[in-house]
Amino acid sequence: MARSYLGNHPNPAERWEQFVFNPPPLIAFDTETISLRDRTLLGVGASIGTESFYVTTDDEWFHYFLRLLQDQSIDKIYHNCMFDLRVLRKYKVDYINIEDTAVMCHILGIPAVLEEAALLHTDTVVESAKSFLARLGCKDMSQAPVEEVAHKCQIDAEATWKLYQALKYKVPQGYYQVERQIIPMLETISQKGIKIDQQRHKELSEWYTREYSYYKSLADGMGFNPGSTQQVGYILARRKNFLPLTRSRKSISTDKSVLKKLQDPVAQLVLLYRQTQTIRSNFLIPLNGLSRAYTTLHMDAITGRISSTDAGDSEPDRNLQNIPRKADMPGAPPVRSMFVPDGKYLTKMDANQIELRVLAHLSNDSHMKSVYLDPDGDIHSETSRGLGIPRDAAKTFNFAMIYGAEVYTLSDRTGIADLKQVAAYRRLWMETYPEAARWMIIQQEEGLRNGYVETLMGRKMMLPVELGEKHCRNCAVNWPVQGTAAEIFKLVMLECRSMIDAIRLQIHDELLDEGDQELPSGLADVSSVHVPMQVDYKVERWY
DNA sequence: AATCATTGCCC
DNA sequence: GTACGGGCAATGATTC
Repeated sequence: MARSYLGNHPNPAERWEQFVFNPPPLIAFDTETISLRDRTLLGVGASIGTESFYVTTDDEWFHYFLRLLQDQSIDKIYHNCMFDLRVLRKYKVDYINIEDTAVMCHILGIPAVLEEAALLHTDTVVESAKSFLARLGCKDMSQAPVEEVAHKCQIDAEATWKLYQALKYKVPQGYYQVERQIIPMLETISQKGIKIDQQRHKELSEWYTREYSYYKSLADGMGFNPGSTQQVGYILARRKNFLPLTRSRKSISTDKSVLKKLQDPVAQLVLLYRQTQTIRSNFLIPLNGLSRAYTTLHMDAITGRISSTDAGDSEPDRNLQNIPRKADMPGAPPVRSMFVPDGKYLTKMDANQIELRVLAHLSNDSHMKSVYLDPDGDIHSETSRGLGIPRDAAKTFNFAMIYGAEVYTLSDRTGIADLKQVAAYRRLWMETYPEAARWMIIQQEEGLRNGYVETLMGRKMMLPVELGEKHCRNCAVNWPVQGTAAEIFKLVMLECRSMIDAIRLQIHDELLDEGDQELPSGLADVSSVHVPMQVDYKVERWY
């Protein structure tokens, strides 16, 4: 049991009373847990910059702190709130009126680690948890002396408060408000989860396990572990297959694109083994016996996309943004088919060709824009006609271009082997969409000169110079496109706030909703980029 | 036990 | 001679 005060007031006991019974309207909070894995809450710190408080969970004053955390009228600052909100979930704290300094850092393109951000933008020196534990010779926070933990927590909360003050006038307000309002939506979706059809899960498990066991037994019989890239490389090489080296040149490359090209049945066996193993270990075993699947959504990607992850604590939780979209083994049941509505139906919506629409807008390419003027406009078909290649190849081409792909990659992805021919197509693409091509070049040059690029709403993204010029050039083109698409989709999500309890999944440009949803009108024009929504109603399973 | 390297799923 | 952008996670190999 402990309570601590850090500040200049002569009477801490009195200050404590004032603070909890007559709280200020803006408070920074920080939670301390045993470790990242064991998120048992030890205590909570609060700060208003000049003064900081800390209370352990077993202290009688803890519930007064909870009241502050639950109070919607108090504006609560966290640094990376998704962590704290998850820790505090069982206490039903408020997650509407939240500020997040880590989110601010990401918008501004500055380091978002508290130690670094506090050092650069406030006069507070913050110690990382790792060095704190090393200094005290403890293996986790529960071993550390409570005064030390209290002090660290108070300093962290203080740094958060000061960081907020330092950044609030620097951050583009409109953008920050969008991000800020997205936070409660992410928390709601994370808490709600999506229903799993256990019967279907069982069928999938049986199917994939049967296949998996078969391929494994064949490999066992041949005396190698198909899960070991080293052994696969060795055995295939011994069977006189030619295999390239991996990028690091440390081992033999045996990835899918390499194995696919081989005639050797052993290569095909490895592919089948991997497919079944991947699905089992990523999507079936972790969801075994669960009636719902949960994830934790975050907003810490460079471009502003939302990411989905396993929070890493004891709760069953996983990435729900990488579920296989279709089964590519003959006769295999699709993984998505086990995700079902709570009621009868799901509603699926996705932002139609959002990234290419964004490219058209950012580059002001007249040809691209004219395609999208038509409500049924399809840029891939247009490219297909323009270059005289199949639509599939054109689609690959269009996407690869916004990733900065060069001739060799384009050839690999489109399956057009003739490099001279692909180079000609590439030039033709740039002639077909001349302003887009020019925009890409300007992005690269300006990005390299400035060291950063920006999205439409003003998110600043520092280019990773340490990864080399070529990589930076690609990022300079792709990041504004991806980032702008992400912020437009956030605006779409905000428009859908009224149906927040129905939203089950967000997969970048797609929402999966519970029930027969009547979508808000005007979704296509929440930003200056016109992006029509494509909606599927009355969906009984995700697949 | 922790970290690196490889692989593979999503948009 | 040649990197296609952003994510997360599992597994085996290597290092400590």
